[in-house]
Amino acid sequence: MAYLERTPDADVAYRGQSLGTRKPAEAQPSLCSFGAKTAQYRPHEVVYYEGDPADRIFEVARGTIMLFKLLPDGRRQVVEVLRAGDIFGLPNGSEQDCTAETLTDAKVNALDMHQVESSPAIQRQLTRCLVAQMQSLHEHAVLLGRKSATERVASFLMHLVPDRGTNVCVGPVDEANDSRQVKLHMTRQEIADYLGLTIETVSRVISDMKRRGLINVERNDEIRLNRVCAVCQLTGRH
Amino acid sequence: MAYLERTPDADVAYRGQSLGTRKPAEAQPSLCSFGAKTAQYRPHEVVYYEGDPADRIFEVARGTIMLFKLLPDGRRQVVEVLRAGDIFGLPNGSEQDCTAETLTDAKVNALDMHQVESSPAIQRQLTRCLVAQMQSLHEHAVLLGRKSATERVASFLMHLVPDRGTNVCVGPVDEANDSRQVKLHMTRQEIADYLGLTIETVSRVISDMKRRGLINVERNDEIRLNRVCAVCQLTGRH
DNA sequence: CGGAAGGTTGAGGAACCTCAAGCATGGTGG
DNA sequence: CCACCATGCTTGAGGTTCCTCAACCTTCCG
Repeated sequence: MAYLERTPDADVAYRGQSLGTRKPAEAQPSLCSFGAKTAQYRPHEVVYYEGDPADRIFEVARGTIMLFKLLPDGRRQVVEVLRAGDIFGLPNGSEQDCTAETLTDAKVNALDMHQVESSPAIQRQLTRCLVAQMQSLHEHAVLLGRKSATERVASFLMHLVPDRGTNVCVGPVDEANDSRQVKLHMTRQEIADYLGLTIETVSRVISDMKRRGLINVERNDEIRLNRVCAVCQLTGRH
Repeated sequence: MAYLERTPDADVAYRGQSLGTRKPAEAQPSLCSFGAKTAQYRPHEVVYYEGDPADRIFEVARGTIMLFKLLPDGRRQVVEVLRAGDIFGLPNGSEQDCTAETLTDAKVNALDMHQVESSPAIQRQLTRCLVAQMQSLHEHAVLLGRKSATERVASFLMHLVPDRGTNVCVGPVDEANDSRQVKLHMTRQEIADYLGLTIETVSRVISDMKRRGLINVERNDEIRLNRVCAVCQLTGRH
């Protein structure tokens, strides 16, 4: 389990690789400045389980964290993938509705709920975060409900490209070299559970994109998009 | 378009038929008490379109409203179905990410965003609503990503039964008569777009449940669950 | 070198979609 | 009052996509 420490610092400030439609946050105040406790985690550690008491809110200070839900027969759905600046573990007064697990090394700030309620500044920041994450969930619902396997994987990859995962297609930044490498931070199984597919389907789609020259698989969790714009064309938003 | 009026009243107070995992709200203050403007709508009127400027928040005072997103080729995903007490139209500073359309006659309270920011009381209520709706979205992601057609329709029906749509199965309220009628307020097409299916699949699943004696279709948008518990068994949560 | 973990590939099948036709209900006008 | 139409729903046949199961490959590490 992770250890707790009290620190005033924050790696949060800039959210460069935003997963979802969110804009990079402009120098938000971290929860740390409000007296949050900080905890460090290794990859694939559980921050809390579904059903645990929900009395604090958490903020990702560094690293990547996923929230998932399980069905009794073992089917899993990863419902959110969170990065620095994102909020999670929201109390509805009772229990956590998801399990939170780290994907990478991570640093997490935790704050008591009554502290949140008493500070309008935290409240405002919290609202901003929630609204942004809500929009990500909306877009993910479209992906899960209406997109093909190829479109899902393409959308997933595009969300890993800073400023290119949004609805608006900005076109290639540099006409000559529209290539870009991204780090997945997730296994094929985790990606499959995030995209509502099986591990085999994810693997097949990636192999297919590789065969078509759209991407190169540098390492298992590192992919080069040879022409970002071409991948963007496959997301279903065109 | 709907007409605007200024009223101090609220039908909001009690959220009996909660769609999603939310608990019925205990006598929440309505936005009306904070000077919100109220608008009335007929069924299938658009409150705002995706892309409209987002500078106010809305609260469902009465009726049912859906939020949906469209892909360029016309595929549609209904991402939320909202009932009295729910909040929508959340500004991330720029544009609406969904289209909001009424399913029934509806009354909507609208409040300027800067009013919200200046009132801690509204902020707290807003947070509560957002957290509850977020959990609904999480559960819906599981439905869209991991459930079969039958499980989706069964889950949808169960959410229309007050206090039986949650994760916890409370069992039959009355052993002898575990029957219950629900009003859908949605066409087959809207249900299909909500559940990530086609209209034909929704129709087939309903016909199948009818054939198995689980439900009776009293009218197109009114269904009797003959044994609520039996339908609950089909949701995938058992 | 051997094992473990993660990933890929293939064959076959199930679930859901597509396309097309037909049915039920409600409203309108002759 | 009934023919007519529009809308929404149902049903069937056939096809596609994705899943399941199984085998095999790759990388890493002791």
